[in-house]
Amino acid sequence: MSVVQTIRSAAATAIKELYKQDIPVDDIAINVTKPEFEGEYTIVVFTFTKFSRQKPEETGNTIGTYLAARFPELIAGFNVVKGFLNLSINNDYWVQYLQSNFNNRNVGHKPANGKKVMVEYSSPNTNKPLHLGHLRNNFLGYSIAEILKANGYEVVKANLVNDRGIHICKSMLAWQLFAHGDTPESTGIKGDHLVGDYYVKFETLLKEQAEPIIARVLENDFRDFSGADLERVEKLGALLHKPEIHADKEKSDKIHDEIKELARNKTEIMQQAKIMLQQWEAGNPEVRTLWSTMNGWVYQGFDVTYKRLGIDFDKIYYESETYLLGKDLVEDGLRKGVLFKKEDNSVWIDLTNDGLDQKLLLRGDGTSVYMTQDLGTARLKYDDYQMDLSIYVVADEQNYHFKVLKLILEKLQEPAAEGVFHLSYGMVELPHGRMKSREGTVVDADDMITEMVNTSAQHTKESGKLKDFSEDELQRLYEVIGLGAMKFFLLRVDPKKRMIFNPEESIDFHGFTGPFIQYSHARIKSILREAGVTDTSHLDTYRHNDSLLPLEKSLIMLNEQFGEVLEDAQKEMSPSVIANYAFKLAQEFNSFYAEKVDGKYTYSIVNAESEEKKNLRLQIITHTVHTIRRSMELLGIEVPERM
RNA sequence: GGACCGGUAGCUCAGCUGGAUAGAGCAGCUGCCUUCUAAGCAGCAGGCCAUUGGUUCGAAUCCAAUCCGGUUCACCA
Repeated sequence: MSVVQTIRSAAATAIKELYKQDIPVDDIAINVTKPEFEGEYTIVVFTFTKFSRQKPEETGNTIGTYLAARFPELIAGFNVVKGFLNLSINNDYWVQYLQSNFNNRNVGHKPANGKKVMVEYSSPNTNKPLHLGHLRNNFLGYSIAEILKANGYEVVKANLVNDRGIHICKSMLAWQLFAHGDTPESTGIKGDHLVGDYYVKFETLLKEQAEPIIARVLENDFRDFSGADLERVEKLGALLHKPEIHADKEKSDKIHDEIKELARNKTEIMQQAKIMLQQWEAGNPEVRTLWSTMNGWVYQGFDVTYKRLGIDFDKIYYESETYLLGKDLVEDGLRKGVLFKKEDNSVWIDLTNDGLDQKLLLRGDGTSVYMTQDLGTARLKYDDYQMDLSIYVVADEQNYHFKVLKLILEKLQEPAAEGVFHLSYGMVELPHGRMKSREGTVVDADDMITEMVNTSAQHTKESGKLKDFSEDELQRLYEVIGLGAMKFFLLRVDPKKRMIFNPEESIDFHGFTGPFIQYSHARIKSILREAGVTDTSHLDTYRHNDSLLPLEKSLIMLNEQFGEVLEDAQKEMSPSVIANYAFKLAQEFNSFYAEKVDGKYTYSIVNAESEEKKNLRLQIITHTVHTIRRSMELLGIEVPERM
């Protein structure tokens, strides 16, 4: 049990004995004592005055006296300031904690809880390479999976690849038209980038072809349209000429966008892409062959990137194999009366009682939509793994979708419903706004990695250390540091907040960063080497004749808090909790390391003032090195032995 | 318009299950490398915690309203 929990339960005992009150242990507020006061942890006693019927100070004193008398092995002393009961924890308690935990390489780990969880993340489209937004998704998913594992869950990491659809056909068509048979091998271009280049070509051509159509619409020439589209576009054209709309930029922009979308659909190239999609669905052998060939190139490219990022999966689902699922759920739903049909044979669910709208699940022609697929996939995943929890790492623009998905599953009484959890995260934006592929402002993942690795190489060279490293070792180190900087940058912020990335300023290597923590790790390792301590070395028991010095104590305390931090990170579903903690610990270690009085290190380890102190400090930094390493591993970040 | 998310130092963010004088990093300014790695340490400066009201012994934190920014409400995925 953690120290904080131990104090809580001791306080609960005190309150029960003193005031005959049963209060829930978690209702007892415990803070770390402010540095200006004596003590390590503080109980807030204001709330107890209700039943103590004493002033806060008296209440604090009464409880403090009781605790010191009843739990002397834990509480060495106390003082009361206003309604705050500051507790001094017995040095022996810290030392005992340290001695039984300092060499635990899996600090903070919870035993298996028998629960299974699936984390779906990454889920890329196979028509273009990964970009910065995907990186946040990948790092988050990987990290959450690791955090869940450390909290005792059995984890399945899943990737649902979006490998079919109109966007894939766009790349395929453009390749057919312009590539003259080019392949990754013939061009030397990474497969996902090659395919992405043709996607861009398609979009360029599409834009070219759409322009004259848009121009005609704006001049009230609707010859490109017929049927329902004609009606719609005529209406939009008329709206646009109304002065009140013309004056409202937001509204007129919206109308322009819709006209643009309608026009894009009428282009020749778009028509061809749609035909190709139909051919794909019909199983046309030529189209299918092209499809699997080009997807193969993309996968080769993705594999390289995933490998470099250290991202992996236990299970890969392909949308081409799941996109027809869900129809049987719809049949079930109709039978149960949860769903209903409209005149045109389309199938809907009415969510108006839940404050939402009606939602379409099958079109009039019987084809399914995104939601239908996701319902089917949810059932498939559950049939495959019967997990207790199913996490979807997906950007917050899909909040509504997942709310509806869970609700529909509940209404259909699917067993998968309960576990559905949308781990929603904010978009990564540029200083000028969202990344837009059509405007070429997308930050490519591979470019980004290369840049980070180059920067780390530059920093390393400037430091002038590591002259004895081989070229391979150096290259390996640059990767570890560059990726560490990038991963930490994207994980240190609360997932649900959107974040701004400024490519001009790039990512820092100083301060609250991955390299800072990696550096602290390397520093400790260096001391351990100097002291001749290895993983298997036996450290003598510290005979605690002297009291603990301030930073010795605070480092032990911080290390001891890791278990609670790990639980918090899981409860909050937020790796940033770990990132903040790891930084604080590294920072504390650096203060410990560097403190000097009159030119002498206060906490010298190799040249400590006594053998006992040397052993104590070696234990402290050994614990710290394990905690830092574990924290970073939970973020998917490696820590170097030297840097 | 409805729903959801955010607004804390010049910038990027912690703190938000109510607790002491609101914390970090970056940027700016001072110092510190003969001694376990200066990707570091110590310090200075920087705040009407969006606004207004409420609840409370106590509010950045909870409630209400307002303002600003974002996302979403497709027979797209």
